[in-house]
Amino acid sequence: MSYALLEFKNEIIDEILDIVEVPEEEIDIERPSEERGDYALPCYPFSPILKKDPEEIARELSEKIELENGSVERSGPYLNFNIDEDRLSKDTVITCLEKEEDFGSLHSKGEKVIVEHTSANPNGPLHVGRARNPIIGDTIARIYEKAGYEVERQYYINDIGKQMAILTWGVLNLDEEDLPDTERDKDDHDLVRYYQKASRLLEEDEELEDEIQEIIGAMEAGDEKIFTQLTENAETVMSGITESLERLEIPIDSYKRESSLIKESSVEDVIKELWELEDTKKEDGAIYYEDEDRKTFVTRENGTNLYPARDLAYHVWKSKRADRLINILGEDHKSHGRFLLDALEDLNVEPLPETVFHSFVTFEGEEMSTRKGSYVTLDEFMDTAHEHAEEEILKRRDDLSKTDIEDIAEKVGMGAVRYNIIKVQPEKPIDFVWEEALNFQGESAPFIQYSYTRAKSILEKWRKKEGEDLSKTEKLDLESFEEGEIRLLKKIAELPLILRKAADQNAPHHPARYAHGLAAEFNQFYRDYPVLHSKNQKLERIALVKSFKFAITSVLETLGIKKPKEM
RNA sequence: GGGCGUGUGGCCUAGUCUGGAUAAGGCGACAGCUUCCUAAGCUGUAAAUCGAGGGUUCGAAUCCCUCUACGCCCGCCA
Repeated sequence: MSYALLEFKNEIIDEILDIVEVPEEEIDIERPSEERGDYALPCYPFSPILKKDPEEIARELSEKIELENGSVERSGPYLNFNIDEDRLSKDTVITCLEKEEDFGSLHSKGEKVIVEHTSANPNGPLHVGRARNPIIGDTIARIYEKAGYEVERQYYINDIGKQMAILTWGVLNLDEEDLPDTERDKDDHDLVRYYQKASRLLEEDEELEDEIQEIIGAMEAGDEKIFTQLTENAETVMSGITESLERLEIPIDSYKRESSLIKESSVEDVIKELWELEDTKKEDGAIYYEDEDRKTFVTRENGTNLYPARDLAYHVWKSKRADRLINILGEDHKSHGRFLLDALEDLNVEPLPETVFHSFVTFEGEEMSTRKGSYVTLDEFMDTAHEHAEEEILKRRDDLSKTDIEDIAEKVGMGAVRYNIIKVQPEKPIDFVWEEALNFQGESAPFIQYSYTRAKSILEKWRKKEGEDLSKTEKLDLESFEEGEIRLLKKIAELPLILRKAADQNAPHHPARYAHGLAAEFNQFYRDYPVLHSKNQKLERIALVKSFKFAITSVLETLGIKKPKEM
């Protein structure tokens, strides 16, 4: 069973190609506003090709097109297509019941994609600003899974380099007594105090710079003790970071340590290869790559290597392990991204990475910075969201056990955190405001989760009463749904289109927006069409509610938002 | 100064890549809806010269140019 809307579109394109001689890429079938139809086609673009009036073309097409799955209507120079609603209804319900929460998934591409995200310096806890990266990355990973790819989520651990040297200097030289109390009993919150204090000292005392450089030099020279200390600190902070990510349902499949690239000497190798290129030059012993009169240094004067070199080596390594590479980076890495692309292309590396850049998150108008300690941590955001969810539950329910409340509050709270970040397209800046982030109405995860629990509740009541699940769809009349029901079915049927668009554009906000629309559509159905009290349509509506439940489950999975059992 | 990105009702955003027929949603405001499957819901009203100006086009929020506000980058940091 396949997807009705996708099939219909293909049918329209095939028909048009049969009638007029236009290149396929000129056939731009769009989704118009609802009143006009399911698909529309302006005929203007054909006018210069066929040397005819667009209205004339539309007329000709509308007369000759023969559609099996729907109808066409001409409106001036436009063609509006309407899918056969009975057919759409039946196909959609049957496909949903068959594919269950897999509904919306596309055919396997047989390709592997590595999604690299977060890769934050392990020098402290994630703050809300940095949390945008894993949330975007993980959602894109989930989108690619639905779009038929094999996906590996990778975290690149910057466990060496200056920031880590600063942290390590702090751990080696500072007394815990001189540090402020830790905000929470968690490894990343514990160690960030050393990093922050060391950073402050470094700003005041230039001689410290030499000590830090010494640490870097020793590490690259193979000093086991320093190396161990550095990577151990990274490891410690990482355990705190991954703990936070796990709470948000963000798993990491594999880690690549920056330090391992040094050990495997692949950094050295890539610098050698780079040196062969025309655009690679030397200045005072330091090697740089030049593109469009911009220099990117890959080694220091003293011979130690720099982040661009290591990142190059990392991408060479990655490129051998996947068919596509997706990177999620903050907008401050844009010029680095361009360097990376140019240099990798020059080195004939394939595949080249596709990068999603995201703008920063400010906190009530102010910049967030780990170094300065001015931020709302992700942990704090999650805790507050959980507490807020708990309050909201207590406002409406007094019949739930403590464990149930805990469980629901966690799912609602974490859903709210993810949705709040993902609903905005990555390139747009976000200003984090508590009041908005904790709004659980309208465009929010709880709104979507609520519609899910409504559907679930209906299905459970029905099962309890009838003692059986819906089994024989053949006996159902799936071709006589009413207007509001069809609207819901059309919305459900849209899911595969949305997932395809999201994957094509690396745009994780699309499924987020869609989820809200789907939930809203169900809420209207819920108001207008009694299910359990229906006289003649009960089984059909049960099937429809069930279809919705699978579709919304599929989107929630894509967004990494859990389903509370009730709300 | 140069490069990149963003600017859409009071507020937050979708639509911009791939130009198309009355600019879509949420928050807030106002007016309503609970003898009936959970009101974290639903209905309705008011509110937008799509940052400004010019251009291309049969047609521009969408493409091009200029300007403007804001953010990011312009390190032998990452």
